[in-house]
Amino acid sequence: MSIASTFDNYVVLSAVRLYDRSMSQSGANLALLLLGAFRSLATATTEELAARGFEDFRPAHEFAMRAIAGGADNASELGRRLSVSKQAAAKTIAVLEQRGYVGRDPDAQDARRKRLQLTPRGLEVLQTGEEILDDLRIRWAEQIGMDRLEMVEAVLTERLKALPNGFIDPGWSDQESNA
Amino acid sequence: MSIASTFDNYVVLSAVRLYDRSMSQSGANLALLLLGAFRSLATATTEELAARGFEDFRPAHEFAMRAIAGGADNASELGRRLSVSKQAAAKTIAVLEQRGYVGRDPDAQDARRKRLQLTPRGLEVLQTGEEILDDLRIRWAEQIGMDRLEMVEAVLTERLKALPNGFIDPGWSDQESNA
DNA sequence: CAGAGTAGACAATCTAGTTGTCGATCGCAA
DNA sequence: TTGCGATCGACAACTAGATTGTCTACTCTG
Repeated sequence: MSIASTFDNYVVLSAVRLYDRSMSQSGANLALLLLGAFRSLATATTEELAARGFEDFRPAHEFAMRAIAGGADNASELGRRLSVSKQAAAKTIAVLEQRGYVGRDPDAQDARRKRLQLTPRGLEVLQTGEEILDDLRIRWAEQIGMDRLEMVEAVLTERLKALPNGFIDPGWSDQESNA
Repeated sequence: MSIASTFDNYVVLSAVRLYDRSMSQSGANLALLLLGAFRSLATATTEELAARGFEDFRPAHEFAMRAIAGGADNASELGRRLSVSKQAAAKTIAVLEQRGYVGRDPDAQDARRKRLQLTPRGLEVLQTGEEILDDLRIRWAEQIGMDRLEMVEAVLTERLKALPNGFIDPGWSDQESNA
């Protein structure tokens, strides 16, 4: 799922409120907690990025940029890594390019491709976003304790690793359903 | 933000892969883990509901139905509970009504309102969804241990409770700028 | 009883996705 | 060498789930 789109649209509901209603034992509550926690990070990061001058940078962009920085240097590959269609990836790239975060040059080796690379501003926003997220994590740790935070991370990592190859593996979306 | 829309669009990226790349200490990884975990629950639930005959029932609907069952008996109130605009809530209601999950009758006390109530089928889908989510939670517990799962829930609950606005701590960016 | 506020309808727009199609290009195999 | 299948990116039409703004009908309060 592309991380971006629905980022800001996710209903966080009031996980806390549900919890107080003695629903802590329910699977629904667990889902709400996870979503609320994620959203709190995503929203805070997006707002803080905006405050630091990156006005139009949305969570989806963050993930796309991260994938590009991680080596996805063309639209099709980006789509695969984000588990979205290459068309969706191309749209995201178009926005990022227009806003000055990535550049696109013809590929000398393969005339079909256009090679993506981060602009200086793209690098800057990525680093800033990382900083903000790291700060947020530290704030979590200050409140709940670093040991417990690390346990949460360990548990979630363990759990995600156990999922049938599909959720966490970027290649899970049927490779190029429409090539 | 409505829970629904972007549900299935969220890029899960590869939280695990990032973790393996020794990013476990990063805030970005934490966000990815939370999102991935949520999404695994949401997707599995939606798929299982579809398999049990509720084909067109999306995660957003689940949250809306839950809120309606919890007492949101008109569109404006539903919007407030879901933290979306009343227009968005009204659209969701229209879908739910059309698919037979909720009914709408004029309110005898207030002629502006239309009172929402769950249909038998609506109740059924809600109960089924709850069942599925509870099962998924039990499976988590089987894998990672109930004690650790409960700790994760406690930590997230604690963290979310600390967010005054629902999930955004207004103070955090101020402290940032001072630091 | 006037005015402020709320409920819901309607419309236009936005974002982030989807599928399907297409021409250009690449790469492999006969 | 050709020639066919797969891939890349572009374009178009569509969907879902949100947004803001405007409007009328109605309720509540002073």
